[in-house]
Amino acid sequence: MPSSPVANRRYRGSSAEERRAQRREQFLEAAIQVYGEQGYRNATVKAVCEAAGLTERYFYESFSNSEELLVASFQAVMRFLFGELEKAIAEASGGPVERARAMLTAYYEALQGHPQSARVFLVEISGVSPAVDQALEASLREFGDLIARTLSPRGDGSAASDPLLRAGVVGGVIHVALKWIASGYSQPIHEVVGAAMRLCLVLRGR
Amino acid sequence: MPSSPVANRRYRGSSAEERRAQRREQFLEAAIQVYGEQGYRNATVKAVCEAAGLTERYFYESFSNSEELLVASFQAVMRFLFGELEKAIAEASGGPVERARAMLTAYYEALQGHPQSARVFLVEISGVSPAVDQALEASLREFGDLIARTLSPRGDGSAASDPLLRAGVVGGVIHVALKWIASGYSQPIHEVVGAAMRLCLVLRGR
DNA sequence: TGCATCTGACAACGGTTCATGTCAATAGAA
DNA sequence: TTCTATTGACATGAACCGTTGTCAGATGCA
Repeated sequence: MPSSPVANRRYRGSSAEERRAQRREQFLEAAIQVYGEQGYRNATVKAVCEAAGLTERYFYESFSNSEELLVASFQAVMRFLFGELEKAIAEASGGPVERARAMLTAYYEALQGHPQSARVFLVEISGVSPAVDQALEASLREFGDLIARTLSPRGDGSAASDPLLRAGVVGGVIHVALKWIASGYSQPIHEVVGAAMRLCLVLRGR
Repeated sequence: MPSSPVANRRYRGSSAEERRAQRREQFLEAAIQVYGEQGYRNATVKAVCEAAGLTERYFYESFSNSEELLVASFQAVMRFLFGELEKAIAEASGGPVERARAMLTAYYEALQGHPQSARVFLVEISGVSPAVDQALEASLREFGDLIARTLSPRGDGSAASDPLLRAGVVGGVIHVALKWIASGYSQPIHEVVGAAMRLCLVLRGR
């Protein structure tokens, strides 16, 4: 029984796990870029690997299949996006309406920076698979809850407990974004936020 | 030069063009059904042909490729849907609000009858191809115009000329439907219409 | 330096789908 | 009845993609 040679040795300054994690990140970034450029259904594993500067062998080291990468990159995008929203809310001064306005401004600014990603991750991925749909629905619900919570005077979700109406408001906010993007950002962002606010304020009516 | 034998002869009581048109209709119906059951991206040409009771040879007689069938069936669905809406508006009594309510009721009733088709043709087809996206955007705009026109006192589109807001309202109405469908129609339809109405009435505000 | 590990380029396999082609059987006209 | 247009079942070819496998060369350790 020979003393096993050094497995898991460092390579280019990183441990095996660090390298693995690094490659996974490369795939996530590449996926977001490639999906944005070509759409998910036209994006191939090979294209993602090329964009990541890695080969298929490493792809299947980090993801068991193509769909798993889609879900992972979707969740990464949403984590980033919600982080921006929470930050904007926390930094905003004023009442619920002003905080909601700050949140929407952050939302549309984030989308402005990544127009193609917006399309892909907001609508195109719908129907790819049950797992993807589930992730999408969860993030839509989370967005709706965030809007309702922000608009509630006491910060709970008391504004508009009707989930149907919340879903409608979220859909409205998203379609405002899609229309804006499709028009080539022809309106100034404060007008976009204004239109979205009018939709969101429905949650306080009645 | 022989006198050419009878080309374009009748067959089972129909002329060549009638048979062709009939087969095309069969494909459209089959496509709507199959897309609804499996989603467009999982639906194969073969499956559509089987559902239509025809073979691939006739598929390529009526459509030059799979995407062309998608666009054609999408437009057939939308033509039917808008027809229902116009009918409901025309038959409704009362002012703009009552007519809008009648229209939305017709909308959700139509979707209730075809839940899978609704998903496919409202969101899933997004991003399939530029031509499909264009058809989808056109129908969204048409829907927004119809809502705005119905809600305008004089029947013109004077209510909310902001296209951004119109797009938002349409997105809201659609997402209300998607949420409703996903919940298994757990709310009575008048509540669904009520939620959608609150969104639509944003067009009259300000 | 010698050797095992790690990496990257690429081949190969299996499966699927679109699109076209073949051909015998059927229906209609003369 | 006989011949031809039409139909339907099926075969075929080409292309693409996901996934796994191969292998030489680069890198780090002793």
